[in-house]
Amino acid sequence: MKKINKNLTSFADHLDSEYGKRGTETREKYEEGFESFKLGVMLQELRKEHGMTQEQLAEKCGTTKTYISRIENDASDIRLSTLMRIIREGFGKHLSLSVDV
Amino acid sequence: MKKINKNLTSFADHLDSEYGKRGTETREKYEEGFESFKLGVMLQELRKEHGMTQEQLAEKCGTTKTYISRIENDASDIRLSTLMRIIREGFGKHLSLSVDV
DNA sequence: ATTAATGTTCACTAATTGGCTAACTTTGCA
DNA sequence: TGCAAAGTTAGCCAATTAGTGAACATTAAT
Repeated sequence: MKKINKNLTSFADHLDSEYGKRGTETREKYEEGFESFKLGVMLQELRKEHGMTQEQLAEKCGTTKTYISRIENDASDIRLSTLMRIIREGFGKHLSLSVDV
Repeated sequence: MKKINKNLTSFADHLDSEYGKRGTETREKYEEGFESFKLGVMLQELRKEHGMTQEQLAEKCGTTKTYISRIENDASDIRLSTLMRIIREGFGKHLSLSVDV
């Protein structure tokens, strides 16, 4: 449950591998927590998959390495538009939102 | 392309039905726009599927109908944590984030 | 061990969200 | 038509994000 799959792109997949499927104890413990905490992990994985430094990513999406670091690490909240911008400008990808039951 | 499928839960699905598949002209036009605009549509659909008024939803997730209206309509940005809270507290569901290529 | 690159923390500011209340408008229906 | 429910808009305010530079810490490599 702690091994990180390098090819994860889905946040749900990430959660599954990190906390187990929904319904399990550790997973539900997570669900109650502050969810965007692990967003930083997803962003960091994505960044590393693209072989970028924080500074390179920051430059691509018009911010600073300071800010990227804050998002990757701490529990700083983030605006949806900012998250989308980072993924679009930084990685040339597209953030999808979906609602699970 | 304008007909709304009542059972949509995925934002990507919503975009597909509303704008066509990615790569088509109308869809790409959308992709360049301010993406969270259509988030309001998704939330409104979700709310109506659940047969709730804005006020009922607001009460469930600890805010006001004023705020729900703002999100459903205008281009007001939203914090990720707030969006997750609305979906979790309001609908008992779970927001998934994923990154498309 | 030194050095350079990378990443983190600190302090501050401007801009924006989210909460709140009240007033206004639209919709639905008897 | 008239009334009530539902939704929208307008201000205001506190709390938070996002942007910035500088200082500090960590890592990697030789």
